[in-house]
Amino acid sequence: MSTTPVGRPRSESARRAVLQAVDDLLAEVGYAGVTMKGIADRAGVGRQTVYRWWSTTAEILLEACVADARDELRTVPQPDARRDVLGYLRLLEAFLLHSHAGLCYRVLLGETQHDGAVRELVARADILAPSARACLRRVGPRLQQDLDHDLHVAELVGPVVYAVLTTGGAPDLEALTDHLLAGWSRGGPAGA
Amino acid sequence: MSTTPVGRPRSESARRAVLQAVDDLLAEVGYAGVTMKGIADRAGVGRQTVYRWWSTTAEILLEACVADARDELRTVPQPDARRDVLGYLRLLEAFLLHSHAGLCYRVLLGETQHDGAVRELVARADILAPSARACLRRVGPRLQQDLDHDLHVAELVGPVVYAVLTTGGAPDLEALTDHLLAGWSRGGPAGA
Amino acid sequence: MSTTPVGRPRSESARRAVLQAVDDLLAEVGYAGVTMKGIADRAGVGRQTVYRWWSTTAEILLEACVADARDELRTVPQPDARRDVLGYLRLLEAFLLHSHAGLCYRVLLGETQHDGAVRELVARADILAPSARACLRRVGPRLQQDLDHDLHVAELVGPVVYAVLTTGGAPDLEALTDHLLAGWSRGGPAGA
Amino acid sequence: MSTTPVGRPRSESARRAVLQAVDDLLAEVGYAGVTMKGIADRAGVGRQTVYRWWSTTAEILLEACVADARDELRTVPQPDARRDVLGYLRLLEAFLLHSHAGLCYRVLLGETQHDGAVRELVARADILAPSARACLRRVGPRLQQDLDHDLHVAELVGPVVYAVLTTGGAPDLEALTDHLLAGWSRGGPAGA
DNA sequence: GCTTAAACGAGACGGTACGTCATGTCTTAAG
DNA sequence: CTTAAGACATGACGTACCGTCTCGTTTAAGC
Repeated sequence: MSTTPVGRPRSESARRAVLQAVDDLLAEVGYAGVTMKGIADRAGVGRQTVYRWWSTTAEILLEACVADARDELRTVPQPDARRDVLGYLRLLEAFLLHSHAGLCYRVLLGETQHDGAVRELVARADILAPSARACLRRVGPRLQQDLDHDLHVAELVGPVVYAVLTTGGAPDLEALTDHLLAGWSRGGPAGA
Repeated sequence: MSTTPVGRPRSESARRAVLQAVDDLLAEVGYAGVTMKGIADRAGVGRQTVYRWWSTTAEILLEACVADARDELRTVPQPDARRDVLGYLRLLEAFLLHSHAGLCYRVLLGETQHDGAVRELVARADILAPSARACLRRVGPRLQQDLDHDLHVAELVGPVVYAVLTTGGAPDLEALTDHLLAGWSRGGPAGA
Repeated sequence: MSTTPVGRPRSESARRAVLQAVDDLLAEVGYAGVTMKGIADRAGVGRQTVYRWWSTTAEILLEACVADARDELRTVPQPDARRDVLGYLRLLEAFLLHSHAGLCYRVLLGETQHDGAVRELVARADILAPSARACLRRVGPRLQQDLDHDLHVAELVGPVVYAVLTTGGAPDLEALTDHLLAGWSRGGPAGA
Repeated sequence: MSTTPVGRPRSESARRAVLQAVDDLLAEVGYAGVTMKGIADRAGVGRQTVYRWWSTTAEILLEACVADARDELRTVPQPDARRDVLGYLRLLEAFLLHSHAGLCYRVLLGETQHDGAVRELVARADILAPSARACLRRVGPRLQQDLDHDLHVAELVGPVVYAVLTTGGAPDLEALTDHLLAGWSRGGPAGA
């Protein structure tokens, strides 16, 4: 029951040229250069062609980086919980600070704050959480805990993200790992 | 030895009108409406007057919200560490989710990601950290720990900020408080 | 071997709207209203569209009036030299004082005095001289003289132009005609 | 019965500085630089001071050049009519083409075409006519004619002014002189 | 092989914000 | 009461990007 497409098929080369162009522009001239017109010109593509397949620069950025992001955040299981968490945090730090896809992610997270459409888009893409959940699923059992929840994701990822967003640098990941594992290993409240 | 200013003095009413205008515009028409032209028109002020005192919309936003932010994040000491931390986290959540100044902060944090000048500006203003440090200075002694460091600030603030930025909602603050205090109360590494 | 133009073709309606607008503005609100912005708004045309095809208001004015000017200054041969010259001078007076295109010409001649680019433009368009030369070519043979020179053009046209530019009125054209023909009919120097 | 002036008297040095500034600006950066603000800054004078004594740049220009113009166009009587007229035309050409005051005059004449206020101002100042009339009053009697009329002024001055305004150069003054004197020496109509 | 139909590049279109500049008015303190 | 300084509201300047439109030209699929 699939409708057979009629007319000239979509050009794969144009699609790739656009995604490449947005990546290059972001790296070379910064976000100010990421413009529908700029992307089209850089890609050697008609403006209408860009608008035909994407509505906003955010959509293009997302498509350009989301696959790379998944790859770069893929962790391998480690023999003990500490090394597992620490390994993930180091991967996350590298992603946010030095990766091309990480730069895209930060820019998109920024755009999210003043554009509801982008918020929906980025939320659906869910870039960081899956990798964090994978790590937590491995670590949880070894702490006799179930750690696969939004709160745990936020605790694991939040401090690094916050530090990178505000100061442009990452915190002491070893100490962070210790605090996290200590906090998770006993569930009771701690008073003064 | 102060140089006596010469010429017509700066108009305080124009300054206030601009700060009010940027606030109103952000709330009413969103960030897209926060435009140098839009601000000037809304404030009933010449465009040149805006440019004379501020270079970018980010600078105006910052000046418009920074004082409010400090006030809204001022905490009162609590009798025990748990209530102190929990109180601060609730204040932070309210600030980020429902406050006018918090909206400004999120927008500025977003802009920070693709504009180096804004990054410098926002970093210097240092909006969240002071309040977090005040909380940590009170809690630390009760845990026989020194908690006044960048890492602790990131651990305290990061999860909430991350959750708000990505999902638009806050995590379970009570559980977060317990995890934080547990993580901080014993400094040694925790293995599997 | 002509290169086929690519892309959307120029809009003839926009072109006409601009030329009409500049004409209307000059007549209705005076030269102060002849503004790139004003023209664009009046023509219901984007500002960029005006700049795409004309660089200055002077260019638009010139294009708006040059064709009309040629038409309005077209003379018909007269049976004798006196009537021919007088007819031309009356046409010239009417053109300068009452015609729409003549108003354009005077404004352009004014602009010429403090703008080198306009000078070049107006000089190339050569609005008055052709009609004057046509008259002189007809009159010359009847005076057994060759009158088709820059000096003769200046003598024919200059007094009227000068009077209109300075006083806003024209001199006695009949007497002027007599003086001109008398001056031209004998070539020798006249002493006191 | 003279009213004694009260308060600080007008500064003569400020007046001279303004007139000098407008002259310099016209010569150095062209008419585009002749601006109320530019004049004030160049003269080292408050903007309000300029507005207090002059309403427009045209008024300042006029005051700056009118006295010089009169001086530069002052002729000395010559023994015969031809030398008298030719001398005057040469003076006029030099004034229009090479004199500072002549540049002012041309600019003002230009402004006149699209500004009624300037027209009135320049007409009242009557810069060229007096010198032309002086020449005509000397020449007339030697031709047994009365030549002191607006038409004669236009015939004498118009061709040179027209040539300078349109082409930026002057015509053959000797031939022009001959034609003028021939045209004036017999008053009757000349037919083909 | 011809027709149909959609995608393609190019680029003009009407808008609008940008940051700069000159306008003419005003508000100071100094003389 | 004039002066220099300079802030003020206004509005045109020329540039850039927006998203839409109108061209002539591919590029397949289906008749």
